Amino acid sequence: MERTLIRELNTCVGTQVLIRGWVSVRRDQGKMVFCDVRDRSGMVQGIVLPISPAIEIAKEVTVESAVEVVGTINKRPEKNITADKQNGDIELSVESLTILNKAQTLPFDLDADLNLDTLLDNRPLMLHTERERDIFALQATVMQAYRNALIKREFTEFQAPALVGGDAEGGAAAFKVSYYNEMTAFLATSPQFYKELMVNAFERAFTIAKIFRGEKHATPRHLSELTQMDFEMGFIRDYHDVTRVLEEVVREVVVTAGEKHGGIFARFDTTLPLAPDPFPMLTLTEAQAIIRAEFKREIEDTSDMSPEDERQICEWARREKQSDFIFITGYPTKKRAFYTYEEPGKAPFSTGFDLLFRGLEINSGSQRMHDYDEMVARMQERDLDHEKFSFYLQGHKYGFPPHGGCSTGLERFTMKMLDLKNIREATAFPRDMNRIDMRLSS
RNA sequence: GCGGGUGUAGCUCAAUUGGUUAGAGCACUCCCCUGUCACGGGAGAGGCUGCGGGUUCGAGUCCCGUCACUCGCGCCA
Repeated sequence: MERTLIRELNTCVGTQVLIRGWVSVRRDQGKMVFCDVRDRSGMVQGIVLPISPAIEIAKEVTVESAVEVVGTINKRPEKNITADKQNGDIELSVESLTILNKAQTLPFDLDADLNLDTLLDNRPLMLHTERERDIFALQATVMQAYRNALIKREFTEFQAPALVGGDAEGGAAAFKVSYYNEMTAFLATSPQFYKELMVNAFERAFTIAKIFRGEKHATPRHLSELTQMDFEMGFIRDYHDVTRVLEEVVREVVVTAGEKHGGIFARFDTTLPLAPDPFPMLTLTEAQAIIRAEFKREIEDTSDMSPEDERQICEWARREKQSDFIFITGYPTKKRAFYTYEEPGKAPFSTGFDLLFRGLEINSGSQRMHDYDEMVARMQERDLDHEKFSFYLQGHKYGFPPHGGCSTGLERFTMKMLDLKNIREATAFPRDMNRIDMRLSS
């Protein structure tokens, strides 16, 4: 007998079907047993009557066990129809119940309000819940929509290496790895250089890459291992060519998420993000002037946005511009990565920009330096030995067009889409200072 | 790395100015229940109060140390 998916059952009234799934709830009435079964497509109520051959098994099956059920689909008696549930007008009269894998007693109710630490310690079990499925189904859609939006614009996807010989951004945040012949390698903190180099092949390139940052911070928005959606494009006129593409891509992601997962947002007590055309864009100076005026407070650091600045300017953008997204530009060059191009005639300001989403920086980008001599001079200013970057500098030597790009943190994006309070909720198996699944080993 | 908060049953939380046998809901075990849908009703079991030290007649409660979690800052996606 062929398996029927639960979402198809409403077309099967009066016929015998076979389904496979997990037991979501069991309600033992003494003689008869109700048993909700769930598969990837939905949920249905099973009823096991005292005369059913399956009654003994129905009495012993546990919640979250994997089962195979054979039974007949019946219309429910009028008084037992529940309009607010999927398949609320039908039920499966169980004739045979096979336990494929009996679940042990759960350590807690799956619908309980858990502390984050407990949730993460029990992630393999928690993935049984609708909430977890919602989060990671949405995350899959974000990735897919991002990818599709770039492919449509003739970007070519490539794979960046995760093992690198040096720490790209020059910070102290890279994890060391022992390599062959006593060499030291690092886990990549960014695909940046490789992405730029691919511009010389494809003009437009992107990668969805795992990156690793060994900074010992414990915050709700940092991970030691994260996923970066990075694109880079050549022959740009200025960095606005980059922000324009990013904005379009983000808008397409939001629209796709709304089409595919419209119901999710209410379950997370939020709404589909407001992504108007165009996104508001302010310079750092303008943004901080607004914060001073609107929130009546002084700004300590005028060379960068503090987390409080980010939250408040986003609050303002939502209220005044009906947007959950806002670009901030005009950061001083000295605050940005060494390859950031300075805005012509506007020193000390750079072409760097950040995209903020619901109070958090989710994307950072800029136009990059493409001229060899200028790049070498910049490295000298920053006490970097350009000899050590000769592989990267082949791009500057051999035809880098004016180019720029940016990178979006997938987990941060997912987190803010659903208004989650901690980025680790938006990461299936997060890595942080103390969490690296030691319990996978014996 | 710095600063704040928290740590009590499997889970989520109570416990008066330090006071007698540390409680509840859910989960668990047993009993009852043919229309439930977070089913319901009855009974029961379950604790080195994170760990180590100190003050006190007496510590879940106060002090010191330590570990973990969590939030804020620095930094960043």
